[in-house]
This record gives sequence, structure tokens and C-alpha cells, in this order.
Amino acid sequence: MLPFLSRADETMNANGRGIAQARETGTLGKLMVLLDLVTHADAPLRFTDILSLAGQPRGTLHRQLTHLVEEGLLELDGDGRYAPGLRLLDFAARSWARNEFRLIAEPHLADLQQATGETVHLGVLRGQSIIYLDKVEGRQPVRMYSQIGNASPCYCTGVGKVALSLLPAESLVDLLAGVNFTRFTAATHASPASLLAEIHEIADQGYAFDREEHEAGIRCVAAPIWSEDRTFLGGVSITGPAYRLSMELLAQWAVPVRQAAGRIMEGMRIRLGPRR
Amino acid sequence: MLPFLSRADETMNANGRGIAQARETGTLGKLMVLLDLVTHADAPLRFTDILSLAGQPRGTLHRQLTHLVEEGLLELDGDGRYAPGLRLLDFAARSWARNEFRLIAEPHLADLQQATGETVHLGVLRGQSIIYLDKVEGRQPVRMYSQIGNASPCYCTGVGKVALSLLPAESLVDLLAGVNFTRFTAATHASPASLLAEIHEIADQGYAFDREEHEAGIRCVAAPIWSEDRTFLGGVSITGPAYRLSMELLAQWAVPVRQAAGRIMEGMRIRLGPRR
DNA sequence: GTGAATTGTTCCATTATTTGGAACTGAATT
DNA sequence: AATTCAGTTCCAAATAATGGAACAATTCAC
Repeated sequence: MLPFLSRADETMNANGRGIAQARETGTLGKLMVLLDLVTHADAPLRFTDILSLAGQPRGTLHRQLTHLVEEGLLELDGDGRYAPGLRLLDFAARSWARNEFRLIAEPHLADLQQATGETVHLGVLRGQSIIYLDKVEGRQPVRMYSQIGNASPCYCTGVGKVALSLLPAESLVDLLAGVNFTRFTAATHASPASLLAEIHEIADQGYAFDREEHEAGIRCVAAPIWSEDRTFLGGVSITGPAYRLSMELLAQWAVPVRQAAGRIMEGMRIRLGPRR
Repeated sequence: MLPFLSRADETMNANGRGIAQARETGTLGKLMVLLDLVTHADAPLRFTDILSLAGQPRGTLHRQLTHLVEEGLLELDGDGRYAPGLRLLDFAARSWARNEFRLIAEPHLADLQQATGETVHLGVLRGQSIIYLDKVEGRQPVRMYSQIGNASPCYCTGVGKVALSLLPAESLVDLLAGVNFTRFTAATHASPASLLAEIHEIADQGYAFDREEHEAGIRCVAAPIWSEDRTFLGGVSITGPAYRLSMELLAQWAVPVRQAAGRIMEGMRIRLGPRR
């Protein structure tokens, strides 16, 4: 297994809940915070652990957890440890299998993988995170869920940066205001200032690199996919180890990546155009 | 792609929501019903579609859907169509990656796949459904989420039947009372009566076959995994096309399948035993 | 292009659910 | 046996959800 596939999730915790638009009020909102807590934990949590993390009164928390367990969103084992519920898998399997964007992109991702021999990703922006919707790899059978579904920061990934480059100025400012700039490697942007400079450049050239910014030794080149009104829909990227992907090679691959993105856009227009 | 991998999900709809313990009351319960409706639909639903399916007052439904969208559990596109939200993928990726049972079973599933050359599954019982937690396949790269996370009926799958065979009599009766016996093939049990007879046999011999009961042309042999007190934890199975897997071969494979199940039980005892 | 029908959204007094402090049980520790 | 800690239950008060009706915005028919 290549090193970048076994990427540990600890880095993910820095995200907090960067996916939802943050609505921690209302019955559902509060329950989702709990679900986030448990799913983001490195190990199953005891009642008391959650109590200290959630800062809710004991009685309240207990009932909330009971409800989540009753719905299959959490599971409570015999030792009183709460883990994510498997019903989530069923939901996810369905949302993935029927996702129109992914279905349209799929053949083009496969073509791009064939052309370059490296790993290809499809990602979308949700909140401040990039969620990988699909991944096409060459050699080894993919350990599913290994990357798909994972949320990564937008400020240090290729897909993330092309996403930001298409955002209207004010949305960009709003989004970055909520980002916690964790320094994953020496190359990670440490502040909005340096990031913004690169974003403008990316907006001009139409593609972005990840120069080992999220993980040492891993590079990528990404291109955006947008709708008629230039709204960002998602991004395609080619990812691989730095020893194999020189910056020169990556720069050459900007062309096929953008072509693949273009074909996906074409597919979206054919499929969705008439209805809009 | 082998035919049984592209199994369409229409059959799944017969399940209804067979996963949760049915708690359609309470704020969360009502919202989960909606989430189920949308995720089980064959295509994205409009507001009015959901209105007729959910049988809620317009105002109420509208607010509920708004909340689900705000939390990222549903997505509303420009055409007013509701689709499952991608935040579910993030939740699922985490619950899968850290699932202890799956992590313990993984190497033994791989061994079994190597030994037989056929597809190996790991499934657990949730409500009246079997949820596939893992899948190890030989040749082609697995299209992830293709089977993993999918819920299948318990009365016509190998893993499902070994699950039932370990249930205490009354639990079994309760569970079957809620099952809607859909006839998928000519071999599918059409009533609890014939199923119960086979269940007793399975309890005695310690393994179960699926004789093309869920899908024509697909057979499997499965063995149960249980904890110290003989509680069913999950099942391992070898699945493949009937033309390659004669019933004789399948009967021989009952041995390695049970061995794999045994090794997983051993792993569970080592990992979890001390803590209990 | 106008009017009618359908679809989607907002409002607010009523109703139902959640809240959270406190009291309670049970197990582990000293 | 006494004490602490983890987990559960209870119920008046606070909060959020409900749903009917009025209001917009589309779509459709003519």
C-alpha cells in the first residue's frame, strides 16, 4: 500500500466540523454535534468522555445519546462505549451510488487515470472542507472508504484551492474567516494572506498544484469543474508521490486534467442543462 | 464486472427502513423517516413528492427539510430536488475506517479470499437487515460502496440466515414478525414456516447456504461469528456465480469459512476479552 | 399575455418535546 | 461499611416543533 493511502486521520480532527454550515441550535443541530464528536473521536467514547466534551447536563446528554442509539446513528457496546452507528453506512452507500455528479464524472476519471497512470480524485466543496467523492487508482484494489468520503482542508489541497479560486470575493473572505490554518508540512500556507495570493494566480491559470502542502512527499495538480454561471461544482486531481511526480511533469499534466474537467462539464450540461 | 456486482438497488426498496428499531416519534425520529425516504428514492425528490410520501403538513415538512439541508444531511439543488447529503459520506467513512470488528476481521477475510479465489463478505445484523461491512474480491479493483454499506434482507442471504440461527427463539419470532417476505427468485423462502425449518438445520450444522435465494445465479456459503455468550456478532461468506460454485464445492468450503469465522472470534477475544 | 392552477415559502398562536437540576441506583474503591 | 464515581430516571420549566392559513412564485392553459 502506498504511503499516502494509509494517511492517518488524526490530521482530520483539526477540521472540527467544517462541513455543515454550523447550525448548532435546534434539536437536530445539537444531536449532530454529538454525532460529530463521536465520529471524529479516535476511539469509542464512554458516557463521561462525551459529557466533558459536549458540555451538556448529564440528563440531557443521556437522553440525546439514547435517541441517537435508537435511530442506529450511534452504537452502544456492552462496555458502555459509544461508536458511530452502521446505519450511517447504509445512508452513505445510497447517497454515493446515486450521486449524479459522480456518475457523470466516473468515465472521465477512469480515462485520466489510464492516461497518466496515477491516482485520480473527484472532490466537492462542502462548508470549508473538500469531500472526496470518487477515486480511481491503478494497481492495487482500492480499500474502499480509504479516501472516498473523507473530508480534507480546502487551503492545502489541489481541489480545495481550485474551489477557492472560483468563489466570489466575499464568499471567499467569509469562508477563510472560519478556517483554522493548521500547518501540516513546511509548505502549508500558514495564513490567508499567502493563500490569497496563490488563489488569484490559480484563478488566472485555471489549475492548481498541491506542492506537498497537506502531506510531505505527496503532490497533485487539480482543475475545477463549474456550471454555466461559473459556480464551482467540484474538482478533478491527479495525485502521487513527489519522487515520481516532478513539478515539471505535474505542470505538463495540467493539460489533461483540465481536459478531463472540461469533459465532465460537458457531461453535466448534457445531463442537467435541459432541466434548468 | 461480474453480474452480481452491479446488482441494482431497486430490490432494496422492499426493505423499507429495516435497519433502525423503528422509533418514528420524537423530533429525531421524524427527521430520520424523511432522510430514509430521500435516500431510498430512486431519484432526487421534489418537495411535493416528499409531501405525498411523508404525509406531513406542508409547513412542518418544509421546515424539517430545511433543517436537514442546513445540517448537510440532505442537499437541495437549483431545481428544487432533494438528494442525500454528502456529509453522510464523511460520517460513514469514519465509522467504517475505525470499526473494530471490521479491523479485526480484515486479514482473515483476505486469507479466505486467497484460499478460495472467490468474493468474501463480512456482514452484521442491524434490525431486520444484513449490512455488509467489508468485501474482499480477487481480480478487478472494487468499485467502493458497490456492496459495502448496502443493506440486504436477512431471510435470503447466507449471512442473514446464520444470524437468525443464533437468535434466541423469541427474538427470532419478533424479528420475523416484522419481515416482509419478498420473493426475489424461485428459491426465496416465501414464508416464515419454511425458513424456520432451515434455520434449525443451520443452527445444528453451523453454516448456511444461499441457494440463489436473493439473486438468480448467485450462491454463497456463510458461517457465524459470535461472542462468549453465543450472541451473534456477524457472519463471513464466500459468494460467487452458480456456474463456478457447485453445491458440492460450496459444501466443501463450509470448512474454510467456519475456520475463518473461528479465527475472527479468536481475534475478538484477544482484543476485547480483557476489557469485558 | 392573462388568468388559473400548482408549487413552494412564511407566519404565529397552540401544542408537544426537550431541558436540566436533583434525586436515585449500582458498581468499583478504600 | 463508607465513599466515590458512572450511569440512569424524574418532572416542572423552558424551548422548540406543529400545522392551519395566508402569502409568494412558478407553471400551465387558453
